[in-house]
Amino acid sequence: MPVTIKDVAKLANVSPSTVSRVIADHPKISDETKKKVFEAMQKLNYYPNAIARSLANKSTKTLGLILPNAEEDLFINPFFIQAMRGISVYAQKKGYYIMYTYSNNENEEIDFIKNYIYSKWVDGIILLTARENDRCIEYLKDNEKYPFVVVGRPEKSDGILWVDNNNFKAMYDVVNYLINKGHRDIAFIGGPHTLNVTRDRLDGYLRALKVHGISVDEKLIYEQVDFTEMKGYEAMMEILDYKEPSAVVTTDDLIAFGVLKAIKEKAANKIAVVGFNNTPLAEYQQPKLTSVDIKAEELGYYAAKLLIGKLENEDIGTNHYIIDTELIERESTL
Amino acid sequence: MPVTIKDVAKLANVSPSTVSRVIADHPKISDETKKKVFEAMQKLNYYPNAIARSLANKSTKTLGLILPNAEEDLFINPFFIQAMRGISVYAQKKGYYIMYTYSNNENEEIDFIKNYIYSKWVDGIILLTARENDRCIEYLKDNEKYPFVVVGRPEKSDGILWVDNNNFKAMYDVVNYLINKGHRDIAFIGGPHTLNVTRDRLDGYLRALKVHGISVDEKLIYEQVDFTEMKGYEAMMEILDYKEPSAVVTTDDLIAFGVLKAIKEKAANKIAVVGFNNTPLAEYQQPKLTSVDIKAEELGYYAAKLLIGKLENEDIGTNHYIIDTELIERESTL
DNA sequence: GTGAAAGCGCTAACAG
DNA sequence: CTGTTAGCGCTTTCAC
Repeated sequence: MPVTIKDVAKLANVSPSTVSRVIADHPKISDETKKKVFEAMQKLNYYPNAIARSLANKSTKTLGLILPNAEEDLFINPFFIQAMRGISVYAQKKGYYIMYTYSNNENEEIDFIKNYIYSKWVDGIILLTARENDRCIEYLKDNEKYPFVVVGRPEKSDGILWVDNNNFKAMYDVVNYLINKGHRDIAFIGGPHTLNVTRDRLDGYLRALKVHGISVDEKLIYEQVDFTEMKGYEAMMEILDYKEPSAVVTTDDLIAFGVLKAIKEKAANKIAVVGFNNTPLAEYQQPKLTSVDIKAEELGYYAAKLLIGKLENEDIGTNHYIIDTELIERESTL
Repeated sequence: MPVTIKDVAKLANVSPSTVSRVIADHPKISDETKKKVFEAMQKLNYYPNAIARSLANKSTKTLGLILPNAEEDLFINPFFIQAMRGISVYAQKKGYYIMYTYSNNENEEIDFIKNYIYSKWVDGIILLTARENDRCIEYLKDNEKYPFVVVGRPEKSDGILWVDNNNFKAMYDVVNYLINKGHRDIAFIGGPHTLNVTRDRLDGYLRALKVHGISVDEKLIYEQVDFTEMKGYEAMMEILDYKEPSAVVTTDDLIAFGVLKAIKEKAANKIAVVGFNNTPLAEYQQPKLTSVDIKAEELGYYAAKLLIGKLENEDIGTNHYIIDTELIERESTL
């Protein structure tokens, strides 16, 4: 028999609503009664029933997370667990709870989203992956007009909350860094062109070359269909058949691993390589791989901040946050 | 204005209680009314309000997960994300939701547990780490008598639900495998002796030697305070100062990485090395590291199964599951 | 088989 | 500032 607000009210000699107001930290309540109530709560070891509050408030203070199941690098790339931690840190700070669910595909994701929304479990949703033409985003935006935030800038970002790195700048800086080290023949190997991140990073690459007056060699640019070691390897092998660049930038560590492998097999000279995401594996490559840390935990943290801000009607004055990346220099660019 | 059970009732020309019974799949309800109700639900696009159900049922069909924040290898070792996926898979199957929270230390963990329990958010709790003398386990067992399950066998396991690998057997098999390959001087480097897993694995090691009539050399046995590359390196360096074993077994990949490093620096002959946990990094070592896959996803899956079984009063007839490990052979033992 | 009514524990007008 | 009252949406006795 758990203790309820009524028990507290009785002991403190006030009405249930007064207790309720104390819980909610309502402004106009005398310090005296506040104290009385707190004492009663203490004595009875009272905890508010969150479910009952949620029902009355029509708000659960809970965020729903949708995790992709299919991602190849779910386990290799600690992105998700890091982002989840960042989300948790901010949510805790604001007294929010988090639910998560894995989905196997886009359809399932939509089902889960529907379920979260219609069953009233969550107040808002965090999407941890921005696919191209993401049906979930579309669904949430158009059909439901439900509060949500996307990690990764969506194609059409107007009216949508999102957080992302500045992928243009991140790659621009990388290439700039290489150029300053004297590199001129710099190859680019990225993921599918359909992804925002690939395009942004490619643009950063192109811009850096342009700024330094280095002409672009299309044969040094590859956009693969997957972020896999194999694809990186294949692209690099083709590049090496054409010519030996002095440096290679990639949009994912896995691609970079493949590049390193190809270089070991085939290249005569030392070629600088830069990865992306700074996965734990980067440090274990030979040579240790220089990589761009995308700060997944911060991405999660600010995603939660954006969403909770919206839920609480704070006027944050922005619909997105840009998280700075950090280049982690290792042997592969020395 | 969301659609409620009343709206459905009105449209179907029945009472709310009838609709409720249909939702709960109550036995004595005529097929005819059932159909009527379903149609009405369809037409109105009705979804039951989970919060209201939870309040009335005094059950949320939600499991609470406590994740440690401090674990060094939280990001390197995909254990947690894999276990979380396993939990999610089973929970989804049974219509359960999952909440998670990160804690920074044992005290915080207890606070979070209390919060989950008292606020009535969750029906049961999953602990993803079994520390020695775990206060959370104690608390849950003694103070709360709350349904929970532990991943990792607790010290006193009576009356507690848990899942774990058979660590004794896993290590026994590893050592046996090495002996069958002709190894005789086999070193053991483990984590702290206070942990169940270390002791179990050590026992497996000792037993295998004994069965084959190989005498134990205490100087080849190390139990380090941490599962870190550094500790593995240090232990291996000391071992090599003493003598060159022909093989080394460890209780964690990170330790094994340190061992490989020490061997590279110092050993004259090839020494076989086996890791534990089969982290993604294992495949990227030089040589590629043979390691024991502990099947984290299955651990999570069965943890959820055990807990949900208890919540639904199914008599599973056991308070634990033992998950088989799998030796992943790679270059380091060839 | 089905309906009426009370209640799960809390909140929020509305009064005072 | 505080109490009264009527819900939030669903479940569940208890009748019929």
